Amino acid sequence: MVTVSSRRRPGRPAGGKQVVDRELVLDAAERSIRRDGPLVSLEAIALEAGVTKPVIYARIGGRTELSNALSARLADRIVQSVLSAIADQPVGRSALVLFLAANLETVAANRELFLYVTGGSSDDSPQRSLYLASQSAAPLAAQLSQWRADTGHNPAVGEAWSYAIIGMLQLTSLWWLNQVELTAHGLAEQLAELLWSGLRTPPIA
Amino acid sequence: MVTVSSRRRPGRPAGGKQVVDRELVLDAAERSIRRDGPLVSLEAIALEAGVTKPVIYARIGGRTELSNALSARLADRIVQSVLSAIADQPVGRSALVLFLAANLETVAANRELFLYVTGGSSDDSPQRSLYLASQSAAPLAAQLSQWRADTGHNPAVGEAWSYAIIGMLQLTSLWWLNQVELTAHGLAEQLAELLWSGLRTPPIA
DNA sequence: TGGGTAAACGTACTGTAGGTACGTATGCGC
DNA sequence: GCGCATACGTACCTACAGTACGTTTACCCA
Repeated sequence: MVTVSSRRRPGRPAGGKQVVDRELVLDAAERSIRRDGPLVSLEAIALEAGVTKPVIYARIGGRTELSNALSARLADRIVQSVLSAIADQPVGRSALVLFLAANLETVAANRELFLYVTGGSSDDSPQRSLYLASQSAAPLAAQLSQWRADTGHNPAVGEAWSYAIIGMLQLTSLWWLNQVELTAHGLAEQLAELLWSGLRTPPIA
Repeated sequence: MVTVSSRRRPGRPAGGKQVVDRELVLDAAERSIRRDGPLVSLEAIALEAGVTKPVIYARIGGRTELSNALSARLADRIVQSVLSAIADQPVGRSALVLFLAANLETVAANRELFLYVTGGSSDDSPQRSLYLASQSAAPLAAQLSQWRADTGHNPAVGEAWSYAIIGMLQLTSLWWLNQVELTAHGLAEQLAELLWSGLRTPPIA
């Protein structure tokens, strides 16, 4: 926790503009989390942003809101990464592998942020977990329902399945980040095997 | 937060026995969580147990340890419930449905505890989530690997798959508990469909 | 039977972090 | 150049995790 010596001088800044806007605060929060882990205090984040705590409250609005905002950021990165990975890919097993691998790689690239978001210290962590998940789950659910309908199956399972897949990714990511020696692609292959073919693989013999 | 008027008198109790042992503390913690939600303070739990905070530390050892102990309790209940549900069942889709339904029902029966454990306020929530998951995942992984080997497939996917399934259950439970109108069995059927047959269901036409 | 020791526990404290009331310095319009 | 709104820091309150220490009692041995 490095001490920043010079804060800005008080008073209204020139140009009618805030010195540190919402995005900069979130950037500072990410840097702090990367450096100090998921337990960073709001004060440390404020310090990193070069402002004081009340500014955090003015821009973001409390620890819960900060967590939500960071969740949204991470979810957005994941969705973007996934979308660009499966763009122009036909629906099928290889697209599924790309989807899973992109997910895992983005999580790995945002390791500390992911750990903060999935259960970092907050008030209503379950609600936030669900909130984060729903951001990724919603588009996925639409895709799944669409595909089910196209192939003549019941599309109603789409929502449950999307949460199922996100949950699967969330916990396997946590497990993977913490100990496992395995490439993102390797893990994606294993998960794709389960998701694509299911447990009902017949005996080979 | 009800105020308990009479604490026990100080001094060494008769019989060489502690007045409130570890299990009673955990019982009190569960009651407090059920009543006040996942944000209960240790002091409230101590009050509920009829003792004071240092006793909690003597029996359990801090908030992290408390969370671990409660995680272990919940995991144990789930495992027991699952085991008795699939006892004497042949491996197959219907056993899978029973497995999933037993899981969901136990979670619903321990709603507040589940919410506390999956992301309640603790220091290292990710590690604990993983710890909780591993308790359910370990036996499941053994089963999966065994089955894979028996059917002539690669058993190495067992561990990843077990975390995948637990993660799937964890997030779908959270989603289900929070809003969805669906019976445990109905959701179990939907999840079993995904897990058993996979996404690769061929077009019906 | 009585005194010493150890066990068990409550009291009272510290430190830290989230959240907030209030003061203060500055830019902008009239 | 004077008031007013704006932007922000200072200083505080509160709650809770965690802990040092004192006090009361049982047990044991002389």
